[in-house]
Amino acid sequence: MKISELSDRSGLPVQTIKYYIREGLLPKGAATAATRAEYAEEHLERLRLIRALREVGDLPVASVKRIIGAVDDEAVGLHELLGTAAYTLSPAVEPRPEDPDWRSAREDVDAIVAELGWQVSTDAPTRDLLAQAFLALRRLGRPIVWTDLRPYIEAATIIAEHEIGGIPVEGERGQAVQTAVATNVLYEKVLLALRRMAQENVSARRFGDGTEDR
Amino acid sequence: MKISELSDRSGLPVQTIKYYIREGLLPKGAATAATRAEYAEEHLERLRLIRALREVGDLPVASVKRIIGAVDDEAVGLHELLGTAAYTLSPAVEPRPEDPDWRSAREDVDAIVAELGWQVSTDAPTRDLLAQAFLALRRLGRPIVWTDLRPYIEAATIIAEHEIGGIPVEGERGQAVQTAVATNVLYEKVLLALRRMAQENVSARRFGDGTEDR
DNA sequence: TCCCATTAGATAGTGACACTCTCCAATATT
DNA sequence: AATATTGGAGAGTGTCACTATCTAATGGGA
Repeated sequence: MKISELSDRSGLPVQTIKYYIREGLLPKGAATAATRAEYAEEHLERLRLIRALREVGDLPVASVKRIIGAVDDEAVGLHELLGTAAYTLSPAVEPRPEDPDWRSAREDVDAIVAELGWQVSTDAPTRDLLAQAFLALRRLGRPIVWTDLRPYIEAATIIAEHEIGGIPVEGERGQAVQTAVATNVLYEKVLLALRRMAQENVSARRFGDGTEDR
Repeated sequence: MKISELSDRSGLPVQTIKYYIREGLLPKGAATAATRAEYAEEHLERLRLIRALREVGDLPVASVKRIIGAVDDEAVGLHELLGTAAYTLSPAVEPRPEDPDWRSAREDVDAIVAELGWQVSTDAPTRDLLAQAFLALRRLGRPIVWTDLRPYIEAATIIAEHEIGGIPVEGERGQAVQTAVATNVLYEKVLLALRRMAQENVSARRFGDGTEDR
């Protein structure tokens, strides 16, 4: 199909498609002449993935590029792919080992991971992410305690078991891998939306007078 | 304290503090002369809140302002405050009722909420947020089903019960309200980090060979 | 008391980001 | 042959969150 057709079918401006090609998010079409190229169904599929990650996942273009690179790399297995995604998805938190407060928060994280017996890489950015949240909570006078943390750990475990368990071990790479990453990102948003809804629900029952519709 | 002292203690440049004052995130200091103002401990506290929401919560300045406005408004009760926060936190998703796919996704959301019997406002932005994710999943050929959704609902319920249950009903406003919102935002990040860690853990156990450290 | 650092307040500038626009030459279509 | 479309490249745009500069007015130490 022509680029204008790709544009129509994807709902994206031609300019944006060209931009994605320039940035390496989307492969070029097969050139049929100096000023003509043919786009396939895969291009449309890829655009859908890009838009899902951009609009719903709110990922920067650079992150989308990294993830797509891992998806396209046939040598990358599912486990590594999920790792790449997790690493890429974590907003870069630069650790500051010189700050004693930071170190303390990071040590709390490490202690918790050890306590749980979780197999999480020592240099996983998620550890820093968690440490950053711990540090902020402490600064606000709300240091974390086990009691507060337990429900989150429980919830995270429930979800992760289901998510990883749902990934087919056998079968071909490709479509499966592509959606594995996308669903990972998308279901994160599902979880957040559901948490907020559940909060509103519980809050309405506890504090509301039952009549308000906001 | 002087602004330079506030800057030192908060770790923020004087220019940034001035910027926050201009934007209405931080009240001015008490003017003692045309070119002098006195800042109190509250200013420092407020800066900590702003930084927590900005750096950890990754909220735009405008959102921080809205939340702070609700926190400062004595007339706003806890339930409404949480509502304001939830509304403000949801990235604006503009619904497109003319798009049949969108309508279908939104109807799925409404059906699920009704099925669960949750008290969630009809025009809550979380509904649109969820619909957006559903739509993207469908487009990627992965329409949501109850089986997939249940663990997330379960997890969201566990967390919300704990979170709302932990809010003191009695007691004075003020500090309590301020941290209620902050912890809501911060624990969202805690949850996300824990989910990723749990994923890495389960993935490592399932796919890893046990020797790898990444 | 004199002088230099500091401050409030306002305006302008910066760098990152994700597009979006404009052009040109080379086709394709009619 | 006339008109529209395309690939490719570079420049421009708007938003955001600061950051820099400037001016006039103190403040506080020598």
